[in-house]
Amino acid sequence: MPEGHSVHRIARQFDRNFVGRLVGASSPQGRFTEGAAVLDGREATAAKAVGKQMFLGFDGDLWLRVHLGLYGAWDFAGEIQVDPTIASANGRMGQTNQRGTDLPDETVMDAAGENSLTSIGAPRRARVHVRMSEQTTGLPEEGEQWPPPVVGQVRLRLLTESTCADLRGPTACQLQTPEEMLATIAKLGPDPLVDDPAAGEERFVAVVRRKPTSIGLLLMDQNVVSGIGNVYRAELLFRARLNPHAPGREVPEELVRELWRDWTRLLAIGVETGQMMTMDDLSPQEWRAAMASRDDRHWVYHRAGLPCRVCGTHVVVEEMASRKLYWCPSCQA
DNA sequence: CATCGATGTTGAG
DNA sequence: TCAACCTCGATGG
Repeated sequence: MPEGHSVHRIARQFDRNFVGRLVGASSPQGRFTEGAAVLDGREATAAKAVGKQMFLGFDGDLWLRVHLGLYGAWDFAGEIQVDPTIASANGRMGQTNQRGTDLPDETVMDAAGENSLTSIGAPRRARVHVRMSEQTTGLPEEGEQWPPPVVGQVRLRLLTESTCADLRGPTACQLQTPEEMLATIAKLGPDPLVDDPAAGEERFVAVVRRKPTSIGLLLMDQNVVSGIGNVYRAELLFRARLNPHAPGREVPEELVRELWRDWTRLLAIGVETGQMMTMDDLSPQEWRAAMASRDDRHWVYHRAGLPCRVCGTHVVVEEMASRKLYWCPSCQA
């Protein structure tokens, strides 16, 4: 589920559980054997997220660049300590989901196997998995294997004494020099969690306001703004009541600024909760009701043919640059 | 059990 | 503009 919020959460997990430790690296799948050999035995020194890209630093001025693409994923196992802000968010959100519904992208449980992260204090022994289908594996308890057995195609396994991270199906998994890493970042549009928000807003506004390209395409362009994907795009446009086909340079400046500020808002919520909460103005009761139905968690995303939650008009779906674009032709006229 | 589709990007043509 | 990349849950027979 990799839009920007997921990548920032993953970087936090690495920061907390790998940075400052010696890391063993391997490529069980065999498609990153050379790179893993270079990393093997080094100390992790930093974890950064910019948009949908994550950079993991190692001693010797070496960076691992990972882009999860459409279906990549990190699976964490072992004694994973959870970022307090994430833990508190999960505790507040609860774990009431069933199979097939959205979960926060990390499922967190304590050593007793219970969801008890309502406390915001000292980090506790916990386990983390990106996929809920693997909730049955867990801490290296007596009789359990360590390191965990490799399941399926694992491009890269990073292992400390007590933590394990498996990378599957990434679009990019590459070693970089510091210069290469900076060059990669330099090509990306602003990320509200990386760049100074005001400066990021100015960069975003300046670019959008001179492009003839549709705002629907600009929001998805990682060189214009970092981290927005197909879900956030549709939802941001709806929240702004903006026609996706409007050329960037014809969108009123104040509306462009509002788009950036709203992205800043949604990204922060997404990082905090692990969910793409785009109807954050709903009351708790409304939110629970919305969450109960798979197609009611967003304003328009994945709601083709269903009535708009605001005006009742049928939400339409169309192809834009070979991605599905959902919008309300009435609210976003 | 086979097929499809997905919160994405790259590069060939 | 579109296939390829490469993974897996959802869907249908």
